[in-house]
Amino acid sequence: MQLDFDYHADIFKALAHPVRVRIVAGLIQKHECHVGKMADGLGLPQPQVSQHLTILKVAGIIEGFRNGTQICYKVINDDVRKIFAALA
Amino acid sequence: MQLDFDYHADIFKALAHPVRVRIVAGLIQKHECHVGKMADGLGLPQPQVSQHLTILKVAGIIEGFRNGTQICYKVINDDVRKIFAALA
DNA sequence: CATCTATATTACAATATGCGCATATAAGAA
DNA sequence: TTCTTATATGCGCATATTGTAATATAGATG
Repeated sequence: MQLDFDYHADIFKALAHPVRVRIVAGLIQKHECHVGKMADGLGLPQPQVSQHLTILKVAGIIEGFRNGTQICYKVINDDVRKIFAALA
Repeated sequence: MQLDFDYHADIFKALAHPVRVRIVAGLIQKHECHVGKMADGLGLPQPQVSQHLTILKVAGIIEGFRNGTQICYKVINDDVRKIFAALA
């Protein structure tokens, strides 16, 4: 087991919040989603969702693509996919 | 994918530190280890290791068993085993 | 250009975390 | 009991996270 401890600790830290777990689980299931829809689904104010998305983006877990007026986020990290697959 | 978001966020939070990732990875590999040996191996003061062990114990990831004068820790959480197996 | 609309950023207070250090406890040995 | 070893706990301080609210930006549309 040759883990990069710092890298993996950062991944875990990015996932260390229930809202971010829900966001990532949702994105894995639905493949992609824009911010407003997530905020609705989570019942949270949009700026709060944006902050969580920023944390996930900085950690290299998700990426956003503009689609017209809105921005679509996807999971782009295979380690995270593996983690969630292992827990499903 | 029916995750318990709070539970899993707590697991991730407990793993969200390089030292704790190293401890858990080591315990999975060697099956068990006592505190002094971990402190030596990690090159960290014993109280600091004890504090990390407490965090992992409270999260239900490890458990300690007294073995004469020392205390042996083991990973007791299958989700965490799955996570590390997925990343290996 | 002006103006929506969707998203991002900032500032602040409250709380939590991490580290170093001193000290306390628990169990075995003399 | 006293001593020793192994582990745990408490404290102080710096830093990080969180939630809320207000504001800013970037792109689309007219």
